[in-house]
Amino acid sequence: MDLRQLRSLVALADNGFSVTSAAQRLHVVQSAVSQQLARLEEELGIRLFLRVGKRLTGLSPEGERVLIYARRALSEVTSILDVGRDHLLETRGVLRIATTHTQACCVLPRVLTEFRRRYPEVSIEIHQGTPHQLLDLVSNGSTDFAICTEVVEINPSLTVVRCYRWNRILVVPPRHEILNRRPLTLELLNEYPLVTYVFGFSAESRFRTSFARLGLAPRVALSAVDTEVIKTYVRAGFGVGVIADMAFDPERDGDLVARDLSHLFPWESVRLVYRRDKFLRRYQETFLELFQSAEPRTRGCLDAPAVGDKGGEA
Amino acid sequence: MDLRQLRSLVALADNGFSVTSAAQRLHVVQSAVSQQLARLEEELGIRLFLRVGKRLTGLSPEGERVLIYARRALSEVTSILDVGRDHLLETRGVLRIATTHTQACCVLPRVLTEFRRRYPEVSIEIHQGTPHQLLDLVSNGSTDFAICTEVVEINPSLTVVRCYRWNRILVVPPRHEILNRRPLTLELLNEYPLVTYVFGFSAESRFRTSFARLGLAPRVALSAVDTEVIKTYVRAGFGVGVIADMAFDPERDGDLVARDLSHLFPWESVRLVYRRDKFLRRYQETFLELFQSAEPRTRGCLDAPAVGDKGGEA
DNA sequence: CGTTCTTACGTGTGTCGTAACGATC
DNA sequence: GATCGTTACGACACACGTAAGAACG
Repeated sequence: MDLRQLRSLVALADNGFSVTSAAQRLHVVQSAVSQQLARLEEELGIRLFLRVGKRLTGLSPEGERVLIYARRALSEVTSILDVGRDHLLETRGVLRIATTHTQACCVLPRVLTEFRRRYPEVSIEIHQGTPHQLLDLVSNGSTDFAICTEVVEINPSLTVVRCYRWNRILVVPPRHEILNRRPLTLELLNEYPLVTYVFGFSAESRFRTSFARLGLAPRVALSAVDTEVIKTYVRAGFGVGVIADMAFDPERDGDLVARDLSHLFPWESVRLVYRRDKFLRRYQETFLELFQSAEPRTRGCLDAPAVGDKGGEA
Repeated sequence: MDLRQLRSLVALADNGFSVTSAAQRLHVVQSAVSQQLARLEEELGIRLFLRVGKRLTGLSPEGERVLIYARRALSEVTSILDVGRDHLLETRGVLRIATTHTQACCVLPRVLTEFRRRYPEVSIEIHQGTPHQLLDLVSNGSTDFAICTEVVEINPSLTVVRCYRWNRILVVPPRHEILNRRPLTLELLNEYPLVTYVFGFSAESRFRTSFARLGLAPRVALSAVDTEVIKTYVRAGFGVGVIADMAFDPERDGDLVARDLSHLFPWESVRLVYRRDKFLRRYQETFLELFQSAEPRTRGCLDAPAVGDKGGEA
């Protein structure tokens, strides 16, 4: 068996089972990939692919298994190559980050600015997906780091590092009636239509639980994955916005007023996830350190408390 | 990079850094291995090996890392090949078991007899080592299963299955004075010189702890790794023997008398350990099931209690 | 009829084996 | 001088690429 065969298999699976696309990605002609795949099937003595006529459409059960092992094997090989590249002080490479939340975009820019200053030749890729997809990407080796607020499943081959904590803030247009009413409680919030994150993104379940504990059921007038969308609808008067504290930028959001809500909701932790067994190149370790020591952007609301308690291990 | 290079590297490390031996194991001539290794170093751009003159003596720090990844990569490749072999209903193969204890030899024979009946063409290899070595062998992929009584470190990539439980028994020559004294307590045991397992093998620490809890310090006159050795010295009058219950064979040990001690010491569990991520061939799964459902040989002492509580997951 | 995959065939790279050389004990 | 590792060279195998053929929409 040959690594080329495994690369062909993985490329095929990653390109919708199009031999042509796989070949392009591998920088070889179609027939080469076709031959490799045929040879792999022949050597293993298994039908790996589902076919409709000559077209490949998917994997047989055995093919699925083989794909998993092939991905891992190639991942190990990548680690080996990385050991070499790193030792040669090669400063070129790719840093791949997968993240769900616009929230992470509040911190990442500053981290990546510093990162770019140190490693200007490393190209940065940012992938997106649902929390579950993120962990898959990391497990696959399709990305180096995932940034999650909620860790759905605990895969033992993944390292999870708790980084900075965050909580929610209230954002409303200036002179909104709620600003005159005190104290700021869940009951008070419950009187207004809310604009906040969609379920699944952000720890939305805990958001609802906080209300439910008081027997309240918040009216969510509109929800979105993107904080900017939420702000837009708050400006348009759809309701009062509940967003992550670090997503509020006093400069760009000067037309909104923010109020701390950390006394009403539990604190959330942003987690950096990566594969325990993968070799980390120097610049990847640098990113890890930079992100771990990162503080979210200075919190937008003046009454927000100091946020300590960062960077525990999981 | 090529799998041949990785195979050469691993074979080299597994054969005392003798290129000649590595080549023999790989069934190629020395020069071929030499070339592969040189090519690997060249491609990675790293000095992987420590050399004394032309002789290879060990690995550089980078080499050590590469070796780890290479082992894992090859292990994944093995899984792929196994998927093929298994699907073809190929009944030939190797079952590799690593174990510390003579204790396991009490159960393994029966399990392996049944196993051999079902898969007569599978050749069985039994390796030995210290508990720590066993886990290394499994992690390396050098063995398929390890049988341990004490799991020292918890490697997340290993699956640990609790199998049958065991405890100690007392073995003495017939008409030994201790047989007339009741009740059988730690204090009583403490009066006699003991013959038992060496520390590290068997959960010897718990053995000592049981005494220590009563402020007692047993006099161990002689200790050994092998139960047969212990019995020999018990016969020779060195002291009273404390061995694992399943290590007593009423037929072969008819010249000794056994008494249950499970009321004096905590129960121990035998654990079967294997790599979570490795593909298990059909016959390997069969072994797993056979061993899990295995009972130790009918306990040798009549007053031993029924032993339930087998086969929990860890 | 274009797209996609397979099959056939020629070319070149690379790997193995034989063998000579160099080094070390 | 015997053993072990490296280097040189020839033979063979194999993977890629070009190109022609087959199936599908």
